[in-house]
Amino acid sequence: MPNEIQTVEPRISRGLRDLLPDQMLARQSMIDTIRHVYELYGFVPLSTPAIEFLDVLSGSAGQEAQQSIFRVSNPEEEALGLRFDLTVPLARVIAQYRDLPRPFRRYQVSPVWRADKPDKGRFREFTQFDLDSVGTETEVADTEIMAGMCDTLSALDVGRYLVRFSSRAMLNLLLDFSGISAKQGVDVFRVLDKLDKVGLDKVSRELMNGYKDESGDTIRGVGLAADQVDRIKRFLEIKNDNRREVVTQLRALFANLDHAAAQIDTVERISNHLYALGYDDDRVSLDLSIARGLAYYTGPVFEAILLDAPQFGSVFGGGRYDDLVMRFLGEKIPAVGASMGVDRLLAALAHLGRVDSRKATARVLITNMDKSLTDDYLQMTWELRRAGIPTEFYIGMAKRLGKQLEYADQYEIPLAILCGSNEKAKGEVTVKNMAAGRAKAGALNDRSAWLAERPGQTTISRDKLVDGIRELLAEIESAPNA
RNA sequence: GCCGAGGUAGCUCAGUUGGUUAGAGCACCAGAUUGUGGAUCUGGGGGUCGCCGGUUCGAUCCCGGCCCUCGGUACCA
Repeated sequence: MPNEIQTVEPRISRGLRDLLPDQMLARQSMIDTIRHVYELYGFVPLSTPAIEFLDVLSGSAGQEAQQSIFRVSNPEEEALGLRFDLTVPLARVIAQYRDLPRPFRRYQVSPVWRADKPDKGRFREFTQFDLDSVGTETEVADTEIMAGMCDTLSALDVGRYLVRFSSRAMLNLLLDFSGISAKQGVDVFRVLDKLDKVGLDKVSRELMNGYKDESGDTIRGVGLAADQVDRIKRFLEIKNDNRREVVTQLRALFANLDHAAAQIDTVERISNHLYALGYDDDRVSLDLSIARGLAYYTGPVFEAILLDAPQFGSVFGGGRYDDLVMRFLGEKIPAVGASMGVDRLLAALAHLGRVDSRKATARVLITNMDKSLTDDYLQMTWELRRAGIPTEFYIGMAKRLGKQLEYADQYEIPLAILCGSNEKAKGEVTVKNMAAGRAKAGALNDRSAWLAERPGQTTISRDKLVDGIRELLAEIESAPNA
């Protein structure tokens, strides 16, 4: 006998995972909700290959970014890699298809890959949902992206949330104000991005000489002088629930800087558009501590957090990146967009109990009680399907009815149809409400009594199959907890 | 990357002061029940005891190296 067969251990590489049907159903329903919002906004879908040329991917990224690109080989031995975000491929598409009408407003939901060390909630393959407007400088585009983030989070019923925004222009003014070079600025932004996590004290020490943390690790400092850090602190101290107030304080702080007024005007216009549309201070705040680590942002930057699940961090982030397409075209094409971490948001939704947890798509299982009645079963199955009721006919090997009902139970299919020679003779079918039986089963220890009761079982006329099933399903769906 | 803990069945873990045949619960399969699903009982399948080497008459156990996992920390375009 086949004891000697060489088997392969079923496994997947680290940082990757399977999404089983119940997870996929929850994810798809979330994505459908989001897609609905963006299509309402008039965004169009885009798909690009997982694999891109390495030079297409890596030009915009820093060197540590290049390390986390998954390399891919092909028979031609070209230098290829898996995309690590959806923004770079978008820039490539814009540069490659010159006749695409602009502004090009697209959404894309796709997996991306990063060869980082996996961690809790961090995978090497994960899905992003991006939306971007390419080819327009107007701050209405920025406004629209932020409003879209709000509407998405509202539609997902995540509870209270906050979209925080700032602008790279404000941070650049801060560099001028503090006498920091643009080169050092990149490090400064990276450190400021940690403000939420580690606090002002550690951030200011890291901006100066660095320190040793609890684990004995050395945090290298950026090397700023004390008065420079002082000026950064004055900037960060501008905190207010009211966006108008933040703008006023910004104007005061940067009163002596050239071009400051025009830059602040842009931020103010976005804020005012949002006020006008009803996106008030309770869910959109002008928060100057938002830096976003990403180097390619050039204007407004924004991110969203869930106030009822803050431990999940930023679930949605983005900004304006006017120079990204330039690498491909040599021509400046302004763009603004946001990217949502599908997995992170889904985890947060699960934490908040806001995901619908279904295991099956079928609402009805037709059991196979009598092989000679197969054609009747198929007839019923397609009758229900053609009426739009998701229906499954039991095609497994188990002959015992108990096994078939157990199958319905395992997949949480709410209704099972039983039709043997008895029912057929009477022109009826027996329908079991699986949840009703399940509720009774918990209380009963005596199997025979439970069997005799036949809980949740009703009879409907074969002629009225579709109507009868519709009625029962409507009952189940309106029940408080089915 | 750094610090710490760990790796025994599909999952969660027990165990062996080094000794013949390595266990439990859950899950899975079959039956009690050939037309009734989360209960109960009976039986069953499933293990390179992470990998390689060393010590030993003998190693899942002791020693060394490696790999991997988990917690903390750093990084994260």
